[in-house]
Amino acid sequence: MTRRQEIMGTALGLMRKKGYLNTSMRDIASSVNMEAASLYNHIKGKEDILSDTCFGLAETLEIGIKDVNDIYFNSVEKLSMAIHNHIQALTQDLNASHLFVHEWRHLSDDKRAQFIERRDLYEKEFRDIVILGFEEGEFKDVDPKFATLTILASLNWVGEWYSPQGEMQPKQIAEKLTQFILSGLQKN
Amino acid sequence: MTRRQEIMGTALGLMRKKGYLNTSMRDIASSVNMEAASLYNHIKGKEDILSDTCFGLAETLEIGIKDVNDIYFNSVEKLSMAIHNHIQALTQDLNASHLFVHEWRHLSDDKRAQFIERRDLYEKEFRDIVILGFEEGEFKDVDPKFATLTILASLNWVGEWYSPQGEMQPKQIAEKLTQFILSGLQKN
DNA sequence: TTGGAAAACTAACGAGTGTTAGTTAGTTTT
DNA sequence: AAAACTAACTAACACTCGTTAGTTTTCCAA
Repeated sequence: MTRRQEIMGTALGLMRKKGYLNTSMRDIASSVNMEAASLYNHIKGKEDILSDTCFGLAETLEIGIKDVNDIYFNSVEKLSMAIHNHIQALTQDLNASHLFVHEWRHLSDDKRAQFIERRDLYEKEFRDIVILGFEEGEFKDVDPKFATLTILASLNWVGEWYSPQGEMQPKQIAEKLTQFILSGLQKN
Repeated sequence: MTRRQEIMGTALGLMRKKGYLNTSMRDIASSVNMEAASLYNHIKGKEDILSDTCFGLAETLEIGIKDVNDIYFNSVEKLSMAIHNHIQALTQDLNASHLFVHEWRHLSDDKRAQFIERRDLYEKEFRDIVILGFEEGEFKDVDPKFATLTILASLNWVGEWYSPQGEMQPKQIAEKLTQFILSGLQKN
């Protein structure tokens, strides 16, 4: 593991626990036993940590949804795999997920604009699956935008309560979520 | 409207837009055309804004769930009204909701502990409705904790995209959410 | 009209912020 | 052996932060 990766990993942990703005370069430095100024031999600045993480996870998610569309044609299968990939990506690194879901707001103006654009695009891919499901006659006639936002809310919130030490593992979480989203809570 | 309310309202707006930590007392002051120090004639300090808001909304939600249990006995009706009340409370003041959902982490240690306790209690009330639904034979045999967290995720995320100027109004949102949660996305 | 509280002001404190400059020891490459 | 590179350091800059103390202004009830 390079020193840069070590710094990044430590920083992400601190930022998840205390928040991005509340984590100072000096906090990060002392957690890896160096001075704040020395960090700049490895990273360009504080925002690097945030933007590299946000865009890194964005790319992972984009690849995930691309794979879905490459492999499946049926809407139910697509949605299922999309959920699995999304949960897999988020639970892979909970610290990174926190930045991705919550702290992207603090990106600089231009980076934030880029991020929102890619996020909207990803949402659109998800929405297209919902629309496809309706066109196939598989899904109810719901408002696709509304449904997509509700689904993604459930998925993104997993990062708030999931623990690798807990009972449920990412795969099971994804399965249960898929089932919940598809068939709901009620018996009949 | 008292000066205090004016300050509070303005502060909440800024904090939703820029984040709690990123909003300085000087920002707030200049938005109400005074100096930062003058704010202290009306509020005790910055954390007052956060804690008053968080605990205020917590109380509203607690009353909401209490009413549900006072009025209904059937799990489906209970869940429906609980969702309605929750959405009503959140959409009432989007700025306050943002602090409640996202910024409570920055409460001081003791206040944060109190907040988490009340939050967990509220979650438990929700969970009990899900459990009741299963005991009544109305709901599927889902993991109640999992289901509750997923439901609340959907509800809380509404604050991220709801706009009073948009097409959907709180009542409709609550209805659609109820339907979505109860019967899911799939047709059969 | 006036006394006094309410609400604004100025000035400052002490701590903390991200970042840059300049330096140094140790290692690698030429 | 000389040059270049890596990664750490100290010191400092130029701010911003929440908050307090002390002072002045505003405004309303008596």
